[in-house]
Amino acid sequence: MKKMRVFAMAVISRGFAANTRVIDSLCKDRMVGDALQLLAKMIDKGISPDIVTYSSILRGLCNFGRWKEAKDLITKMVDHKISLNVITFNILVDAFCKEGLVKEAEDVVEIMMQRNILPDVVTYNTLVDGYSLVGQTDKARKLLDSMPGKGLKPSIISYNSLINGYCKNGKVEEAWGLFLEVPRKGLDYHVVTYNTMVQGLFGAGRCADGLKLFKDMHTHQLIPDLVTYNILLNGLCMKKQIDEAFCFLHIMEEQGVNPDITTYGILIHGLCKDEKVEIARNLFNSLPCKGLRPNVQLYTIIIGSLCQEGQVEEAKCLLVEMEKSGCAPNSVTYNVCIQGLLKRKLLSEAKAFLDEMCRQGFSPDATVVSMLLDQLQDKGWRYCSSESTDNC
DNA sequence: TTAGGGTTAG
Repeated sequence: MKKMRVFAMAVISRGFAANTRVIDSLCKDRMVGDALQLLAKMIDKGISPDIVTYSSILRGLCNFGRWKEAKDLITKMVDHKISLNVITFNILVDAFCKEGLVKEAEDVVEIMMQRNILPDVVTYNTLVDGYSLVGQTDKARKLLDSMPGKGLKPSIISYNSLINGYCKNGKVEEAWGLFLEVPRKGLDYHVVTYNTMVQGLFGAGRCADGLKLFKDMHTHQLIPDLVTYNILLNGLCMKKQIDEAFCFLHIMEEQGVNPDITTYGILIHGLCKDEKVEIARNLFNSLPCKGLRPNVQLYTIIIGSLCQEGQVEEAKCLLVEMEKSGCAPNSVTYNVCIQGLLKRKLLSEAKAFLDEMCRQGFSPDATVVSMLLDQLQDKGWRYCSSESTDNC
């Protein structure tokens, strides 16, 4: 990070034309604040930022939900007589769609058209994603179908977006129909198209169909990638087909696809769900040897499962280990642990975790609260206000 | 080598 700052300062002081590239890199490296400082310095030095510089920062701000600053930046662009182009508008359409604000995204498109900036394929694909996210798949389909009439040829990404939209909204048959349309429209399948459809089939519980489609990839000269295998492994694990999942783990390694932390997360989660916590724990312990560092989610899965197994001391040890490794437990970690303990009716242990959770500034979720109240009621306790003390 | 779109666990 320090090196990047030094480089950035060097660029500015020498007035290199590469400053926009630095700003873009800073935004992509989550250092939007530094990018903004750099922008201010550029202006001070008399270097006028162009539409590319502003767009880079705008995307950075939108990606991190810094809406107020994004709005201020647009005002600044207008003040500096920088005209927004289709890419800049698409950044805004994308930001609204990702937040599920499709009406606002539609308004942005309306403004674009009023300014004679025609929406392009990316605009439409983004909107298809947006409609899908809020469950408006019929609207997404209509939009896709309207593209040729507007002189735009839907790309494979357009199809991928709607296939994904259908799958995420439980409309696998519609997704399958669209999947079959791809070659008829003169488009080539992409590995993402297959990944999306395989995921959709597994998600709908159609494990055999998902597996069949996976095996069909080579007929289109497509090579399964890491995401393909992760989808496949997850589908199998959710169906408790753990042995088959491990077979595919070996196949992917043989094919030169290196499993990542997600792969092991899927397998560990699958093992825990199948009540094979000991094997899961061993696999978890082997991760550092594979050059992989467990993350919060992975710790949560293991510690939560240990709680559910009643192995409270081991869970506590792992919680300490987790913190020592620089991985701070979050509210999900505590909630999952408490849920596990309550499932085993370990009320006092659950209370200890709850106390610790509150000390850390987290709150129990609705499931934990409801489980707690049920178990307290079973014990003849009742919820009451702070004034009364009997059996409360 | 100046900015934009699609897929995976919890």
